[in-house]
Amino acid sequence: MSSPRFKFARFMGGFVCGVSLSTGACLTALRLYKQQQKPEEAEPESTLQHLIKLHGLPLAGAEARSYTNHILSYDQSRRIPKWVAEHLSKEKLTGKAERKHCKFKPDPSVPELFTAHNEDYFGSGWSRGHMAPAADNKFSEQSMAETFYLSNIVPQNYENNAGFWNRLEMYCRELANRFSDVWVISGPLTLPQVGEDGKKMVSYQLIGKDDVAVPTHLYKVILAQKDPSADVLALGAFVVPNVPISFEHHLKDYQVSLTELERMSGLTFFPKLDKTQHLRNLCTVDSCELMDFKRFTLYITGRKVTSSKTLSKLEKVMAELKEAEITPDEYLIKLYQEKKRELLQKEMPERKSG
DNA sequence: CGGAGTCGAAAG
DNA sequence: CTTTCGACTCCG
Repeated sequence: MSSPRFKFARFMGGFVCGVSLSTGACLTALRLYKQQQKPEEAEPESTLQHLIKLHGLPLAGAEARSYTNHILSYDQSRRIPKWVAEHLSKEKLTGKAERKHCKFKPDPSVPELFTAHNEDYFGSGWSRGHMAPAADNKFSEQSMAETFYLSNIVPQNYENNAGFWNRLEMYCRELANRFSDVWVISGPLTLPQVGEDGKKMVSYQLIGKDDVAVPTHLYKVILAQKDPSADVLALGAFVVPNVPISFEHHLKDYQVSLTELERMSGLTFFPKLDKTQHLRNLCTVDSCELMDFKRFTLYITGRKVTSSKTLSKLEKVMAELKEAEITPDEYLIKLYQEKKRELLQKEMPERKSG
């Protein structure tokens, strides 16, 4: 066997001439070099093996990273995830983990050179949008905190994030109550646009010092199983533009076939799943209806009532609801009355409750 | 003085 | 639920 030093010299000879064939000096060197070698040792495979063994092949860092309740593949070039997978169930959606104990921060498992930072998003005009949502992790402070790693975040239009996408995430949680198991894969897309000259071009903004890529679209793949023994699965794939989306639009407007999404994303989803059998369209098995304006506003108002810190704030929140000409439902009235009792007690402790 | 961290208000 | 932002604190 040859010494390590000799192996290195042989490797360099093959590599340098491989990339600069046009120089006469190199060709001469190659000729001299080949005369010294036995034929089988001059095989290209041999030098490639040395590239691998001595210096290694390029790494993309796209291998799956596992967290308590989500798995993702990270795009080190764009500083956003490629895909984020999670499992939803009724049990995981019940618990008392709160986002107020969580902070957006760089993922400690992502090399500093490739990570995004909060400063990239500040003042950028784009909000930090979760792929695996925080609210899917009510059962665990730990898993919720991990969804705030910037490896799970993409620059998202604020209204889209707080509106349509938020309602889509709520729909997934509703599914977890109608199905025993729901698997969701979410991620960003940078789709081509056709210019006035008819040419297809890919164009997307980069934000912050770290050049974080702003996706043109977001996708979500939902796979749902009625009960653990059921062999029929429901699947839906959706591609949503990263812009404000009004209540006029329905989720079905953004449904695509899984094949279309796979072609757009370059990903194969659920590769071990037999897509030819026992696979139903989610939007025929279930409604694929997001909350309408009234239901959504009632829900949001409920959250605001619960988090009100003063009586004046509480009344203001309820006045806004009336302004929108929405009458509180039974549940909201209950929340309101409970909160009002609590704040009366706090703000006027000298009075007796009644 | 300036960065870092916490808190609460505001808004869809 | 989803966020951003400003005010405030603490501290070297």
